[in-house]
Amino acid sequence: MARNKYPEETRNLIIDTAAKLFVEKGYEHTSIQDIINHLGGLSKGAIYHHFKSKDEILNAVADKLYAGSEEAMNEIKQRKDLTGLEKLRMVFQTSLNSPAHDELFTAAPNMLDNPQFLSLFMRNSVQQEAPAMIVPILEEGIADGSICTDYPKELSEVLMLLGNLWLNPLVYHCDTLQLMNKMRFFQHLLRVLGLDIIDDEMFAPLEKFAQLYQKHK
Amino acid sequence: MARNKYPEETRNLIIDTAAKLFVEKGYEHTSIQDIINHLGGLSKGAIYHHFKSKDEILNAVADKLYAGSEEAMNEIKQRKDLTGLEKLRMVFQTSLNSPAHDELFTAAPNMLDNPQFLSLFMRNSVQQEAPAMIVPILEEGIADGSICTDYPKELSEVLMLLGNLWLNPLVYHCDTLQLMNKMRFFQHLLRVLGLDIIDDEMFAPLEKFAQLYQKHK
DNA sequence: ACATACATACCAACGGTCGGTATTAAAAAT
DNA sequence: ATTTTTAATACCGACCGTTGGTATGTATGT
Repeated sequence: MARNKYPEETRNLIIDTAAKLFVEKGYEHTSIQDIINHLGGLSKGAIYHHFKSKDEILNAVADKLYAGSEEAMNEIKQRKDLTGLEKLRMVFQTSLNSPAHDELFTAAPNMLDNPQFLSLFMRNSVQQEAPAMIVPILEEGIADGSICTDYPKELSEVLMLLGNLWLNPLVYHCDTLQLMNKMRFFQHLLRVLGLDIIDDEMFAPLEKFAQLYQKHK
Repeated sequence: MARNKYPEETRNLIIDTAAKLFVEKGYEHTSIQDIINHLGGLSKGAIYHHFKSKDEILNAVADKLYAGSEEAMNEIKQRKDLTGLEKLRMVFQTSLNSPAHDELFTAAPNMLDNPQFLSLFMRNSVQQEAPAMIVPILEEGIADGSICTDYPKELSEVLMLLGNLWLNPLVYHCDTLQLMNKMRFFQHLLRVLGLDIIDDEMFAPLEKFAQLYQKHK
């Protein structure tokens, strides 16, 4: 294919194409040749010009995937009209409603069958999002009195682990009823920890989620 | 190599050899040839006679790994002299002291770098151990009055997820101090859920754990 | 001119298959 | 009871297509 004046476009094309395949077929069952075939004319040389390994493509995919949600979270974090607790509630609300998840839903099989993806997800949730996004919010809540905990760091990690993994039907798939029960338990868990974050409005989108998932199963 | 009169021995040899390599180098960085080289004379034909794929070897490895801990848990479950709560406490106690973990510790790098293993671990914890071992204990505790919860299923899953993954330095590696803080938060979390399971004696072996891990880092 | 964006031919190593051989245990024949 | 036949199984090792990755070449933009 002809040389692109804006190489970043090519890079993005590779990332997007790979992302789609990684999600659909899993990382290990997507070959470089697979990616090439879906690239529309580009060759192996192009890929290995922009990325030095298959693994690096996966990282780029992950970076791009999380760049979006990080942006949304930062917006919430910087608002001045909310207490720490309210920000935390908003984080959960938007993450449940995130349209990015919808795409994943319709295309992705179980994440447990896509170990490389899952492991990235676990890293990102606990080692990136938790300390970078959740802890500051928790500390803000502690400062303004809306949150009370002696373990902001640990709490943030558990929040991410349960919210992003355990509650995520892409990881542990379950039907609507089971998901509702999980949500109720999660709500109870957060309450006894002093975080009254989950209100009943939040249950509705979850139902949509689960149905979307069921349909595609 | 000569034909073995007891083929199960050969099968076990393959499983054990593969297990060691999978833990040491990671599943994807262990080739079939690697396994053959450590088998002492056996050939590729032998492997593919006993297993139909590399993936099936991994499953066999996992099965054998978990057979041990399942056995220990069953013993606790069947005791008649303990309440449900006491059994649950014992489960955590023994899993923290389990020598099987010690072996893993000295050989294994971070599990997040061994995604296939991690994903097996996550499956087993939440979808096998939780419903098969923890839920019955919780329900026993509910029946005898030592445990009070409306969500035995959900609680069991969260217990396994936090205990086996979040608290596990092989997954989320951390130094002694961090591990102690995690334990303290875990203790608090369980207490507000009505499960007074973690007593201070349990902190000591954890320290040993963390030091073992530090040393090998 | 020089760096960069790509193409292409090529490579070793990979997971897996397949025909073949040797060993065994069970069945049949003596 | 001993031998012979048979069928199943344990294992070998050459071979296969595909894999991730590299080296070299070429065209294009600055």
